[in-house]
Amino acid sequence: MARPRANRKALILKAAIKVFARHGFARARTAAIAREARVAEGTIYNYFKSKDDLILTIFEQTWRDLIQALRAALDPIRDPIQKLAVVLMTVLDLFEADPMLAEVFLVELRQSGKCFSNQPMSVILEFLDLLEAILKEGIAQGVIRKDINTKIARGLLFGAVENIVLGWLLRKTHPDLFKKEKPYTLAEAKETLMKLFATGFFVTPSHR
Amino acid sequence: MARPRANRKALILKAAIKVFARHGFARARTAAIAREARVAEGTIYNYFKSKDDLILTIFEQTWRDLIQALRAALDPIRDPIQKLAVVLMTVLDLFEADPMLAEVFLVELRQSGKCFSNQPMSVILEFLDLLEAILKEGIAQGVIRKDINTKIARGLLFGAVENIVLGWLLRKTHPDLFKKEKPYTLAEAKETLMKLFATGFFVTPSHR
Amino acid sequence: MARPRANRKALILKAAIKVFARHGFARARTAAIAREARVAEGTIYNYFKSKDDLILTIFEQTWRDLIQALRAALDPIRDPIQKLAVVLMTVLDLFEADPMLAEVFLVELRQSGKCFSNQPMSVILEFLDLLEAILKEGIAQGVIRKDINTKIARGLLFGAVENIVLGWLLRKTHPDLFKKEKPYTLAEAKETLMKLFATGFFVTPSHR
Amino acid sequence: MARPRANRKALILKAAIKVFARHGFARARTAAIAREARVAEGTIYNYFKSKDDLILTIFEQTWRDLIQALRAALDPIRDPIQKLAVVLMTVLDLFEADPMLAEVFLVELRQSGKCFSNQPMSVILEFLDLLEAILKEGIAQGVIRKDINTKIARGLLFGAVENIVLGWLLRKTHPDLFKKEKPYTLAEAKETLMKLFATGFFVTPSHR
DNA sequence: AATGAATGAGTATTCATTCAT
DNA sequence: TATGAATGAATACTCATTCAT
Repeated sequence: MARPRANRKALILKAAIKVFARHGFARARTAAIAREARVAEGTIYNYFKSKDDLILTIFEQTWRDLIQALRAALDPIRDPIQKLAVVLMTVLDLFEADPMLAEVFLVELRQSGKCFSNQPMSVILEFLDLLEAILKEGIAQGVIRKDINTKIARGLLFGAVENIVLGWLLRKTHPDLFKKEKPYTLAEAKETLMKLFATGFFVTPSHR
Repeated sequence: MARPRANRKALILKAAIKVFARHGFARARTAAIAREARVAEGTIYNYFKSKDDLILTIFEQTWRDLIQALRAALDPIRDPIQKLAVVLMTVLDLFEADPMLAEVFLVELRQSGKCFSNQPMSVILEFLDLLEAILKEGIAQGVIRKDINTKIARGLLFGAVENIVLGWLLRKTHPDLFKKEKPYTLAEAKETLMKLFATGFFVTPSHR
Repeated sequence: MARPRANRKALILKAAIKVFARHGFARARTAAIAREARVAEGTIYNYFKSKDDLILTIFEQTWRDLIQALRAALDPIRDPIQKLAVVLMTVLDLFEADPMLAEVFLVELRQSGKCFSNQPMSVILEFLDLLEAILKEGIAQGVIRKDINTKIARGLLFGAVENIVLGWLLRKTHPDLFKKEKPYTLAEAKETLMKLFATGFFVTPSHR
Repeated sequence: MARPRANRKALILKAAIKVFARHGFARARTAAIAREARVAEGTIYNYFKSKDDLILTIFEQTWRDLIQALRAALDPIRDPIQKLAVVLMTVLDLFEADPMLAEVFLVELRQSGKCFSNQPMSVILEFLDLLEAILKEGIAQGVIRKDINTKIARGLLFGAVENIVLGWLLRKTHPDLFKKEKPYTLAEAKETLMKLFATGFFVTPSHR
């Protein structure tokens, strides 16, 4: 009788991320995940209810880890602007460190019926709420303009970040699609993003 | 001589958008599309190579129509800022007028292997290029700041818009997910977006 | 309005032989036959009830032509041995002149449900009866041994000829399957066949 | 650990022979094979790549078994004539014992693209080579006439035997096609065949 | 007769999930 | 727990045939 290797669950999850990233959720085979995790197919079902449960768990767990990390990192910071910078940095660092996770996140999860069921949405909303709280804090402190709808503003931030990472990722994985362009680093992206969200596209007295 | 009944192709395409929006691409049945279009299943394959071809065609055709409309609308305008506003307005109008199309666009198409194959990416890039051209024009005219990477900035714009529309759509189709929130109109969203991209989040001399 | 081109039926039949020979009956498409015959798909059904009817017609017509030709050729001949030689020559000549017809005949038609339904079998039996009549004539004349079952003997002749032609055909169409062998002509085959059926494999006083 | 129930593969193969014999390859349903084998449809695909693979396996395995049996039976025999008799007997016995197998063999397998691909042809050639070796042995011993092309002669033998079995089979399965005839036994057929191949059709000094 | 667009019945195969060991 | 053989539901697509023109 085989003894359970430690961390079977984490092992399977990691394998699933790899396979989902490689083939996409729909074309990913549970057999491939099992092989990647060096586990029997049936074993997956000792830890997860279904293939859907696998991607949902990846999604949820990553968000939870991210939010927890964010709360810790944000706690000592007072300046809302600084807080936004930290959020951005944390997110970009996460995906830069684990591009396969980024792929699964950015590409696979928008399929309705997964992303938009209550379970994963509630954790996205938690992240959005965190963003909104920062905006509101900034408004209260008089640092951030108050003539904006914070619900809209937070989504705007979210989408911008998401697209930045997606663009960066695609330039890495499908360089042929962007033949004439030179890739950018996430650091550059972060800088541009902060500039634009801080003071906008326009040339105004505020930036020379 | 048997002539094809007119509209067949457009009819099928419209039916497909409806069914894809309702069930998602993966769970959509070709039988349902045929029924919706009041056409035999086989007829679909007289006009489209496969189910994939169907969604790809929707994707590509919509982009092409959009880009064409944009070029026409932008042509008489000189002010780059005004141009950005027109782009935004055109996109939001399109999706507001056809929420099912928006659903298919925003949700189904990011699945890799469809979205990231050359075919659909090239038309997305065309749109991104159009955005970038406006930014560059603004920079040349001295209206838009020049200390930004336009490749990054255009993606940032794109993502922000995409997320705005997605948020608006979800609030319409899954109101339960946003129980405590009041929905916003695309008009509101447009305003906030323009404000933020114009002069940024920060409170500066430029806005009171 | 298009005037019927002469020989539409024969034209279609010829195209069908070509397509059946190329792809086999099961994989042959009616569309391909129509294209080959430069005719609309629907036109085929003005002349033939179905795809099955096509191959059945080819089968039956070829046999009828062959039998008719045989009767004419055999009529003036008295010697049964000579008659057998003429039968053999006529059959081999037919297939040598039209290898595509041979392919369809030898390969496609054995599929049960076609070959073994009454229609085509009755014409095969007509051919077998013709063979048997020659054998019986030979027996009556004392030229052919009488200690054989003529039903069996005629099938034996038939199978031998069939296989000779099949072997010859395969060596032409799939030479790679017989790499080490040098092909033989139907003339050689006829000679060997006549020798063996005349006096057998054994070395006896009758052949040195 | 789940062990495969024994016999599965053989069980499915047997069921396939039955169903192919009953309906013909093209009209045979995988569902019917599964039902016949009392196995789930999917199980078939644990053992065979496809429906084609099923009939190819039947074909190849039967030939291999036959050839093996022949080698064993022929080994102790010296007389080439006797060897030919043994070959004939072995083949006829096989098909007499398993008429369904005979049906599949004789009827279904000539369809090009199956029979004429390298795989099954190579095993047929092995059988033909075996026949030819006997003929050559007979020639070397001076028992069999040397003025024949052994390539042609072996095909002639093959075809004759094939047709004998086919005729016998048809008389069993479609007696209506041969209304006026009395069926023959394979024993009779063997005798006639041996006589004819030994000393031929002609009345000569060698047979009274 | 000729056309060819429309039709829709028909089916092999896949693969997530189960369960006997 | 772990295994992996067995399961069987589920479905896009083909193509012979029809029929309105």
